Amino acid sequence: MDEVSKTGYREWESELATIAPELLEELGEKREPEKGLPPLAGAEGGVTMRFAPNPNGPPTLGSARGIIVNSEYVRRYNGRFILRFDDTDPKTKPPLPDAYTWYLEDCRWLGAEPDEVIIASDRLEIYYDHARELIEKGGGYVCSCSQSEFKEYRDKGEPCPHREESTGENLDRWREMLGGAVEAGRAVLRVKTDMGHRNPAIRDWVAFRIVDTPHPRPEIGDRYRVWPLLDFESAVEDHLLKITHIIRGKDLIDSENRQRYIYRYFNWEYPRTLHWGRVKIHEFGRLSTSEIGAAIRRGRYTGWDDPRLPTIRSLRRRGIQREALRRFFIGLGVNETDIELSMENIYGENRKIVDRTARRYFFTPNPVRVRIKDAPPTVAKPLLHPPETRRGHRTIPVKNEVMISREDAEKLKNNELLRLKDLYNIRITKINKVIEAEYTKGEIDIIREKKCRIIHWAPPDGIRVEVLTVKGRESGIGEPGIAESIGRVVQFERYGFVRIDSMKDGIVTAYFAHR
RNA sequence: GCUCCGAUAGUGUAGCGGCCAAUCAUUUCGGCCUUUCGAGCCGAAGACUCGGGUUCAAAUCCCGAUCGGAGCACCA
Repeated sequence: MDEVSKTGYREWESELATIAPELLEELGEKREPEKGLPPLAGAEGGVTMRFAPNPNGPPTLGSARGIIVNSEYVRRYNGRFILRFDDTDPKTKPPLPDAYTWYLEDCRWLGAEPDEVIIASDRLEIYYDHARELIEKGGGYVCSCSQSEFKEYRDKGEPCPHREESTGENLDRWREMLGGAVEAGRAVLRVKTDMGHRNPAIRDWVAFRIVDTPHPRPEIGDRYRVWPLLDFESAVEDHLLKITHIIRGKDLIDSENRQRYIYRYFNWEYPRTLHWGRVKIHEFGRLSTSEIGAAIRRGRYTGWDDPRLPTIRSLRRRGIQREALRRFFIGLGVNETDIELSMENIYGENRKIVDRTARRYFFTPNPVRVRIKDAPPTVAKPLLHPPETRRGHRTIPVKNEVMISREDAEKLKNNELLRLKDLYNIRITKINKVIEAEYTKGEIDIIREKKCRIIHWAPPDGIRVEVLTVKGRESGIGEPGIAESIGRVVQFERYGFVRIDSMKDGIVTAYFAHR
């Protein structure tokens, strides 16, 4: 062995060839790179996963990651996907009744139809039963310390007086809590963990508290006033639903340590867990659902599908395809690093998908009129989809005036020769409020030769179009055919991809997707 | 402060002791093609946070530093 160590890799290799050729073969094997998500450890016995949001707003880009990655694993291993609403806080993060439906809609739209939908607020009795059982096992106690009192005990790592009470006493006090005799804030049910745990976050955490605020779901309302906290509810549900793998934000890592105490008391097996870091998107920053909700109420946004918001419904309205989101998030994988990324990545995926089918149209934002001398009346026939000529063309009748975008108009020079795309060549004769030009004979070859510009245009009697973008609203004139593409994602040539949303009073509204 | 994590091109991501003078995508820049500043094709640019150690061999293992993040709630 000493002899081998002194020599280099090459020698080492040839030496190996003489003593153990079968090992050398192993050395030469190429490792296959994994496409998409890495395999899930422990998936052999079947996979059940859940996505567990608090429905206090519609799903956002962040939720999409959870929905897509969880459901993708389930799909790959032929398992079960559960959508579970963790809606057990009627007070500080009150659920929004509409959001339950929104989650279901958006899951479906993303191609993640849940096999089962669970609503925690329907299952309080189950949690109460488990709480009682926990107390009976000596794993829980009713604590009437105030928050600050308990904080002192926790910081010192010492038990509070209630910790030592008998099981019978605790059961009585638990029944009192449930019975409504105790004021909100005067008692909680704690899980007995370890007051000396090195991580204070783990020490005797709260499992249930009393909340007087009614639950926003009308069918629940004020039926209950003792509510479990996430760690208790989630711990019990994950077991009951036979969840095998959990993927969640790394902010919940300590949660797992807390929940493991419950699993220990009940002798359950904890699911495998994976965590991901925080995602920050340049274009949107960090917006919490509750902040967005408040901004909508203030009128800062038009609603949850405002194109400036990172909600799934907004992206959908803008024409972002589910497949773009799926590819994107599957490519991101599951990683504990916090990431900061740009929407460009998603737009790039979307562009590839949408370009294959999007019809092309002319749209001139902030239009400026161009009067063309000696222009013969004609009909322009640009292709509907240039890569596929057999899809036919649009027809745009033109007299002797067109509109061009202000951006193009500002770049014009006197006497400039240019081409109106798919129409004819013109020469600029006068730049004014109305631009004057003259019709010039000659085809595209002249333009190419002289490297002149080709710009798009719209007929003055075209259709009025309002485009809603992330930055604001832009209005202009588009070719009439746009009205035939309502609901479709199209490309406004030299402008970008938009989804034609609707038409009202002869005005088309489009949502801007990306360039 | 205490308890945990993490660090690969501008942005993401693969790799997890010899196939790595490091993958793929996006980005940026050239060129071709095209009656779009779109798409496509070709080419180029660009990274293992730093310092020690272990080893014949380190992006990969260990220790430390730096930077970043999460938790320490009767929120999820």
